[in-house]
Amino acid sequence: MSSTLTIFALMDCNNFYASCERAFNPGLRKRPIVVLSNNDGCVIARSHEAKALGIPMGAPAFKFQPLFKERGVAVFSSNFALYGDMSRRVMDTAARFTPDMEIYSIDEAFLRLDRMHGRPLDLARKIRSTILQWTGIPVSIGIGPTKTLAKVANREAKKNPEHGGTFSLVDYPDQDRILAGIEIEDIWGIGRQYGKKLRDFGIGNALQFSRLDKDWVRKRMTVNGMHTLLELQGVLCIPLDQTVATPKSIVCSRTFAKAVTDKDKLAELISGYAARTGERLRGQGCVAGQLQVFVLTDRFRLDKPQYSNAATVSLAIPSSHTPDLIRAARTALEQIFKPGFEYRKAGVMVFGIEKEQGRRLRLFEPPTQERARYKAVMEAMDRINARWGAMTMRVAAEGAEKRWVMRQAHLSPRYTTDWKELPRAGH
DNA sequence: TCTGGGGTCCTAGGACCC
DNA sequence: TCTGGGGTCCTAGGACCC
Repeated sequence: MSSTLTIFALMDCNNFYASCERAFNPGLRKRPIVVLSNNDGCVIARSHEAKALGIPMGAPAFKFQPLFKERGVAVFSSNFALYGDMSRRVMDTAARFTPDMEIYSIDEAFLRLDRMHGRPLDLARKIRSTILQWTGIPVSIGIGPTKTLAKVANREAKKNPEHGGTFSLVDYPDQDRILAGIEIEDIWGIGRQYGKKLRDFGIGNALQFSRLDKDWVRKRMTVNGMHTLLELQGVLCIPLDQTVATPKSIVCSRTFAKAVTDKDKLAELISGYAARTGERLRGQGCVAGQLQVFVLTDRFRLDKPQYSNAATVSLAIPSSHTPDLIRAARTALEQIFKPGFEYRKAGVMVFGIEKEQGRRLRLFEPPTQERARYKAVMEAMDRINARWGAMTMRVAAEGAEKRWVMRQAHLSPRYTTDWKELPRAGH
């Protein structure tokens, strides 16, 4: 008999970005695949076969170029339009099985199964096979009485293929054995730093951690660490969160393919990032109160002069209007730009975000009519960009050059989001 | 030549106030 | 002039996640 009140499932997509590329290209089955970051800089996703070749996560692409060639690794630039769309399909499919779902990241969701009919493990198997059939994306599902234990179960499901992609810790006879097989830094909520610290105390796996004293853990790892501990003991501390919160901050930043020294060029790039944050704010129906600009030189080139700085400006009125954001960004850049440095990365961050609807009006706001006209212009721009591809329409300050700072040598087509690039059936 | 991008939360300590 | 207690707000830094 189990006294479990809650049953969580953690569903995540196996090697998600690599699986997305493979889903539209059956010729890639069994072939090693890697997906590269912006600028094709480093490896951010690997198929099972690529992992087996010893290609680590975050590996600089240039170092592994020879191996890619020698072993016939299929290399892709990241294609977030495709991954975002595939994510939505996977989540929509999962959502058919339970109303209690929290989308946790682009490739992960927590589901509560205790209000559903049938054995949780049977349900998980059904979810898994349906997603595979409908989207072509393989997922793994772990089941446990808390989110943290569902994560543990998910790891077990992945580790041993004989589980067939699903595993349940609920009513499992030997939970200790499973916990003992989880390295300390593989526990959800324990990263490299705490992992090292705990190992210094002789705590090397989840079973040992789960037996620690609650106050001892709290003192050294804050209340979060204590929650992780309790959750491993089966005590629910981290509930399913289905609220759609407005984000606290939105960032758009890039590392450049080649260094930028020119202030005007930098201002153009920054303006583009400000415009992107504006689009995302409007997509959320939000406005931001403050905007920060940051610039950095190449942190790997210690032989060159280093400089990094950030400046924050308050917007006169919380806004999502691109020209407002660009103006603020240019003001902030003025405050921190220093000539003579080779800039390698820059970004724009907005915060003080609130819903536009129901926002408390400030003194000295421009007349509603004028605001409405601004808004109409932005909406038209967003519609055009949604239809014809991002960046089709831009404000002049963003510059005319086409994404010259981005290197994307291995981009796959936008199969699902652009009708011109739909895969052809048959030949 | 070549090393990503985008988030959240917690705590300690200082400033300031009564 | 010095001392004490208690509270709030803000920021920087550090940890984590995908």
